[in-house]
Amino acid sequence: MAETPQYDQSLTIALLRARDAVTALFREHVAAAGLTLQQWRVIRALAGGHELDTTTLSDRCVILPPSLSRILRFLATEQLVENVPTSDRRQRVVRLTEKGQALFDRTWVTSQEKYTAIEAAFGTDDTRQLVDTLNRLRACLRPPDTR
Amino acid sequence: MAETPQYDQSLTIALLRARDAVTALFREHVAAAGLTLQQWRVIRALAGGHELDTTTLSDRCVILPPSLSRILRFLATEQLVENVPTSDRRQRVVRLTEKGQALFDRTWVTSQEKYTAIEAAFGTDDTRQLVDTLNRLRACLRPPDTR
DNA sequence: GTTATTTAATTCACAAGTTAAGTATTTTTG
DNA sequence: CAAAAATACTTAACTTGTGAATTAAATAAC
Repeated sequence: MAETPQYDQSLTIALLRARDAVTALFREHVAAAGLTLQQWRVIRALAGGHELDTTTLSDRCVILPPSLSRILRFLATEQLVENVPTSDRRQRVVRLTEKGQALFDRTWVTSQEKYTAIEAAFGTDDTRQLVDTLNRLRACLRPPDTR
Repeated sequence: MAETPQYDQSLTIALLRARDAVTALFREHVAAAGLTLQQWRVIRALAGGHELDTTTLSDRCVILPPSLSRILRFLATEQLVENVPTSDRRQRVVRLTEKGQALFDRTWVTSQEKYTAIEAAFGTDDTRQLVDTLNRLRACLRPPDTR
């Protein structure tokens, strides 16, 4: 009868908990703007006039295509995003509407303040280094599917 | 019209991506055992004869109570876990059945091999240090609700 | 040029995340 | 001891995560 050692030392659990802890700081504020965190990530990626196709958005926001489809449907009904005509009609390219950009502008300030607060609490250098470490970990695990 | 700088340097995104990269390595293997990653975390927490109440399980597995309720319902119908009688009848305490422990024993070996492979690729010390850093980050962000 | 193949996105079905509300049991209070 | 408050879960409703199947359009192959 095997047993699980060192459950709290597990990398997967540590990643889960850290992510929960960080997102918790933004959730309430973003909800006050009427958005979920995922919807906010999409708005954020499009801010500043960026016009992006679904594939790019999916990658940048770390949201799988099926979820993104639903999120874009919602954001479109709220008139926060709109489609951009494309030559390749398989593609869907979207951008923020004026209303969407205005919502971003209103929300971004506080969001940035909260991010700055994290850096202050954890240390600017430590934060940057942690991001680098996380990206390096990801690069390490990539080989099998990148080929 | 504000724009979002350094999107790929965002801590939240880095945490998301890293978690995705790590869990991807386990997902297929766990699915082969007929489980989702969340169901596996519950099995794992109970392995070795541990009898745990819902609150403790929720905390250890980083699964919110409503999700855990559904997961336990599924695991119970599969006869992988069973309830343990308690004095406080509000509490629900569960344990693995023999079938559940057998499934764990079968699955754990390969799971551990994959974890070892990560440590080998990323470095044992780096892995341990990353886990420590993540836990430290979490501790930093705790104050507001711990009081 | 018409038929395959590939590509881009969406839809479907089910599991899990999230918040709020509900239920049952225990503890506290008067 | 009875009413109120607190505790431990569960249910409900909605959004997102996930893998497989589907649709539509562009490219490749014949």
